[in-house]
Amino acid sequence: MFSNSSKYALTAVIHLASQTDEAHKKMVKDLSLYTDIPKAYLAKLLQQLSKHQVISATKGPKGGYYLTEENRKLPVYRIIEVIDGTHRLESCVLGLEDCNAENPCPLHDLVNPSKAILLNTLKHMSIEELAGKLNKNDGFSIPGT
Amino acid sequence: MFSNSSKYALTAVIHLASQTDEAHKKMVKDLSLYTDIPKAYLAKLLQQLSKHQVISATKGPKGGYYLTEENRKLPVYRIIEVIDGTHRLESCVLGLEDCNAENPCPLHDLVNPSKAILLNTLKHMSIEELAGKLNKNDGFSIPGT
DNA sequence: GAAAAAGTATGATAATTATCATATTTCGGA
DNA sequence: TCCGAAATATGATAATTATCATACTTTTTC
Repeated sequence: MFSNSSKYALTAVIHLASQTDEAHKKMVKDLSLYTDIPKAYLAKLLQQLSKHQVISATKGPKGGYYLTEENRKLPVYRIIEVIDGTHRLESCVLGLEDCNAENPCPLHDLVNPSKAILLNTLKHMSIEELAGKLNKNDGFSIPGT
Repeated sequence: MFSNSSKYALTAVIHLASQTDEAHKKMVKDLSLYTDIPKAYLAKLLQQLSKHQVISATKGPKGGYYLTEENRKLPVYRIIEVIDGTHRLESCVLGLEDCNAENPCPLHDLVNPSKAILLNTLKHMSIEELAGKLNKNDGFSIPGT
C-alpha cells in the first residue's frame, strides 16, 4: 500500500506530532532510537519533509525537528505525497494509464470503493487530528463512510 | 497496493478467463502481445500460477494456458496469494508486526475499514464472477458495503 | 519415432528501492 | 569569536524486484 519510506515518514511525523512543538524539538538520533528506523535513512526522509515544509527544523545546538501549528494542519496525505509522490496511490491498480470511471480496467469497480474511502480519509484528516485521536483514544469514524 | 507481478498476473488471468477454456488455449506469446506484459516475465508468472493450480496448462503443439471450471471458482485473492504471498496485503500499513485491533498502530483505525472491504471483496469474488461482470458490464456492488 | 511446438526450470542482468557513510552548512553558547 | 552540535546535501553500497535469456522436458502430429 505505502512504500517503506512512506511508512517510516508517517511513523516519524506521528511521533513528532505527539511529542514536539516550537519549544520541544527532537533530534534525528532520538527519533531513530524511539521508532527503530535506521538513523541515516530517517534523516533523509526528514530532510525531504522539511524541505517541503511538512515538518520544521532548526539547526545547531538545541536544534531538531518539530511541528508547528501550520504543520499540524496539513493533511496526512501530504506526507505520502512528498515521499512517494501522488502516482502510487492514485494510479490504476493494474497500472493502466487510461483507466477511469468511463473506461475502467477490469478491477476498477472492484477496488475503487475502498480506494476512494482511503484517499478521502488521508486527504481530509490532518496530522493534528490523527495525533489527537491517538492521545485521546476515543471513538472515531472515517469520513465518508 | 499490488506488486507489479500481481498486477501482471491479475491482468493475464482476467484475459484467460474471458478467452479460454479446455478447448481454446492461449500461448504465452499471444497473451504477451495482447496484454503488453514482457513475455519472459509473464511466462514465469504463469508457471507459478500453473504450479499452484490457479490456472491450467498443456504442453506441446496445440497446447497453452487456459482456465477450467475449477480454476474459475477460485477467489481472485488466490492469484495475489500465489504471486505476492499473503503478508503484503494483510500486514499492518506501517509494517509493525504486532499491530491488531487490541493493539492498533496509529494508522490502524484510519486504514483498516477500507482494507477490510478490499480484502473481503478479493476473497469472496471468484475469478469467474469478475470475468462475468466484465462481459455483461452490468450494475455491480461490492460485498460488505 | 522424429521433429517441432509448446510449457518448465534455472539462472543472469538491469532497475529500483532501501540503507549507509561522509562532508558541508548553520547556529547557539562558552 | 570559535567550538561543537545539530540539520543538510550528496553520493556510495546493499537488497529487492523486475526483466531477460537459455537450456530442458513433454506432447502432438506427420
